[in-house]
Amino acid sequence: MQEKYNPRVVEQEAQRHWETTQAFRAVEDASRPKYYCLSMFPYPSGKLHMGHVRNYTIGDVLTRYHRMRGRNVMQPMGWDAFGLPAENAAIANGVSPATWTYDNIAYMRKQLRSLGFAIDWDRELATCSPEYYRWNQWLFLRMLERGLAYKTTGVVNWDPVDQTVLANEQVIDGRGWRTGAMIEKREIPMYYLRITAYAEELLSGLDALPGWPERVKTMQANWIGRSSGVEVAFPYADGTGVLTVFTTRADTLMGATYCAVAAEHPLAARAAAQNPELARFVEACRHGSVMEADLATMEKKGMATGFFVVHPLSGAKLPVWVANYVLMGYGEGAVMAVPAHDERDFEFATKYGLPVRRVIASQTGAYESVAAPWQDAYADYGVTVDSGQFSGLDFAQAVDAIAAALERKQLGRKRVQYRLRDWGISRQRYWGTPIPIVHCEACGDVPVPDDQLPVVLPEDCVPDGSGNPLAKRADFVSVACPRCGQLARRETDTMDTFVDSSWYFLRYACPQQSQRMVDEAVDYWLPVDQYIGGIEHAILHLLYSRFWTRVMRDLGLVRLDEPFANLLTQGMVLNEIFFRRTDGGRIAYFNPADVDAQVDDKGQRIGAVLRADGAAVEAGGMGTMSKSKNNGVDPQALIDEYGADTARFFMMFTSPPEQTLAWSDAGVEGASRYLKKLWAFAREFDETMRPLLAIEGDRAGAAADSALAACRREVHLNLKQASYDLERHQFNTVASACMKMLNALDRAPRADSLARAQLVAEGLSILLRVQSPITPHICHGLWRELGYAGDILDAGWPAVDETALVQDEIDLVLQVNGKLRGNIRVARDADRAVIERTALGDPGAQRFIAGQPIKRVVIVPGRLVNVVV
RNA sequence: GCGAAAGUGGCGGAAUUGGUAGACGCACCAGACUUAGGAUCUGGCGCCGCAAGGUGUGGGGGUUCGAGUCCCCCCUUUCGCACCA
Repeated sequence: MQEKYNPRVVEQEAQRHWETTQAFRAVEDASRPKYYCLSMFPYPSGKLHMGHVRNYTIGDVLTRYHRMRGRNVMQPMGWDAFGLPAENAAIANGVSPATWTYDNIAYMRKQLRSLGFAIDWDRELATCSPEYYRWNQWLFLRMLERGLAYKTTGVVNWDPVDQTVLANEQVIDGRGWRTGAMIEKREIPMYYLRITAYAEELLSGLDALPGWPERVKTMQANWIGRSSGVEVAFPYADGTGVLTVFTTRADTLMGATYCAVAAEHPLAARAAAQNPELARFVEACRHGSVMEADLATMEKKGMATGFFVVHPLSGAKLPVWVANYVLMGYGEGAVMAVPAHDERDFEFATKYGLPVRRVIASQTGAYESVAAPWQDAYADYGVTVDSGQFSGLDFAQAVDAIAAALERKQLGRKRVQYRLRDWGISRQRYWGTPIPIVHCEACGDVPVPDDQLPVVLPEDCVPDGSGNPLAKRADFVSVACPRCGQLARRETDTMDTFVDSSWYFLRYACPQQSQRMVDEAVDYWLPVDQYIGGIEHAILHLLYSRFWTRVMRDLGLVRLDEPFANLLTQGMVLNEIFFRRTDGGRIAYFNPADVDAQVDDKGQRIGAVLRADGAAVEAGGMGTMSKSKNNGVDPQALIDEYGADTARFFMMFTSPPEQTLAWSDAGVEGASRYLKKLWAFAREFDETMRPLLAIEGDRAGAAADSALAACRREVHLNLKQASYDLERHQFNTVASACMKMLNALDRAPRADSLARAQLVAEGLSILLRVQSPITPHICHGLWRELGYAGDILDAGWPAVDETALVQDEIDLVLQVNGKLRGNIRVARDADRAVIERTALGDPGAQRFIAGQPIKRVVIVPGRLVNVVV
């Protein structure tokens, strides 16, 4: 056995062993319960970052733990390999996105392997391979056939200089990121997926996900945004049509004093045609900021259209205004305005002198006919007043009565409205799944027949930032129409990369399947038992995946509703931020690795200096590791210096998985120190105690010695705690339980007895197994070195020996009036009378009882005694 | 503004059902060994206090023999949504 712990040697040996034994190959086995553990697959950006290390370590701990528990585990890995950064890299470096991507994958795969994850690499997939994305195309065509995919126009950011469409993140302050040109909004044809058809199911399905964080479910529910209300038609006063609005407050209909439409509403356009001033206003609204956060604080502006509508119930003539606070994208793009009971309408009406009519009172009889002007809108629910035949009703009654009255006149009905929009998947980009459509002069938009799939993306393009590279490729664009054979033009848009990630977890069940999108293996492996990823995917990726799975279900491809049974959202990795303000008012950031902290003799931070010049820097607190703050730590440097096990141990020990993790060099040192200590202890056992085991001995030895029994109890207590904590995903205390076990074994009486050797042999076998999910390499190595039987992977999870936990005598906490006054030692089975007598006789207690009458003695068995005086 | 989560030593964080608050680790202090140590080992370490003791889980109240944990009010922070009709 090596004298010193050498992670490099230990880790290479373990990894080689796992590879030669194909230790992590997952094979369907109906006789065993399966455990499918999945961490969100990485985008191959170049190299791993700390977030990856944390993400995959969490998944690996769970995978290895459940394997030891006897589950048939599967942990796959793949690459979310399409996307914009590959094109940006191509523009910057002149290499093709394909080359860049495949190079990155090769490097990151090596990094992942060096971390020793129990991954079945036979199942690896990359979404940019035709074998994968052909099924994106295939399913898209199925959706098209069923009306779940459709084409309509959508608005995009257009860079007039580069003649290209930009993603939102490429638009900075309204200008193109490369050209600095003012971005225009353009309407172009795009394909959409009808996720709204599943809105209700995606919402109600959340109730069937007890293993998801409440926070994520709430975010999804808000995103879907179901609201039930009433659709109300306001006939035009000139009889040429109706203005339809949606309201959740139909009870306030009698208080409507005007209607307002969005600038993009057809009625606004119609009015603007005859009114140049209005046309200018509408145009100004269009050019205004589209940032939603800006909209919320924007001043309310509007202009009368000159149009009037008729109130559907009262018959009153109401003016129609164009207002910037009405969104075209929600409901009908038009609202009925009730200034008395809606804050936005109130603000608008007050500004433009529109009438306010109050029709809701807080409760029956409380309403007073207070004369205008009112100071505020009353937006709460209440009782209808001054509403003619609808007066005196509560909210539900009023909505029912008004909806019924509208329905009789055929001017309205109850309806459910969702905030969720259909999913636009067209991207005017090169590095993505080609949309399998051919545009033919004669036949129109023709789907590519299944037997011509996949539509292969040429991999040798090098985008230069202008236009769409695919459109410049005659060999890609020019194609015979599948229907009539005439020369036609292939669609050059590609799919949103969220399509790729919406079903990769299904494909892992059968990555080699070349005939079908998925096969029966899905029935075995799915749903994913544990999904792990960042909270940033709480909405889009997870919602799209739930939608896509249901579409596949309805096509008969899979038999499940929800793809992810349990979800763990890991916290972000933070590091300190240090900076200096330069003369120009700029801020220069310094990497924490180059900064020394200064502390006082209590260990409190009093300042920080840059090592290079010894001068002070300002501390900016903790923030997520990022390039802009210059506070990133490269995991590779960590692995190279300390090894994968130290990195893994630190990550698990420092914070519970869902919380943010604060990076700390000292913390890494601590983890490393512990592993060294473990190695040294094991070596000492190997050399001095293990030889004793060869001698036939009395197994009861450890139990007979009370100090050794206490030590053994400590080990089993910590085993119990660690098992409990693994089930609830609190890995930091699992790591600390391991440290406590080592401390306990280390403190066991030093006599070189057989009994002690037996105790340590058992203790180490438990410790190594408990710790092996976290630090698999060192545990594998020590397991072998110490001569335990077989592969630790197959050793099984240790069982708690309940008899080891039993004590003959127990310590009880002694309280007087609820305050700690000492401890008493009593027999395990002492009855109340004995405990009470012992407690009252305790000198520590007597000092505080001091002759006062005893009111009561509370005894909590096995825990404490509280004497109340 | 709405919604959710969280506030515990100098720091990361423990405390399973109300039952010894601060486990484990980091930092810090003292000591040992050492040519040296940023190695290793031993001890200490919430705050006030020489001590006895007091006090302490964001603040205030309550329930209880007993509250970090349960109830009410308030404050702060983080995250999400944000003119959604």
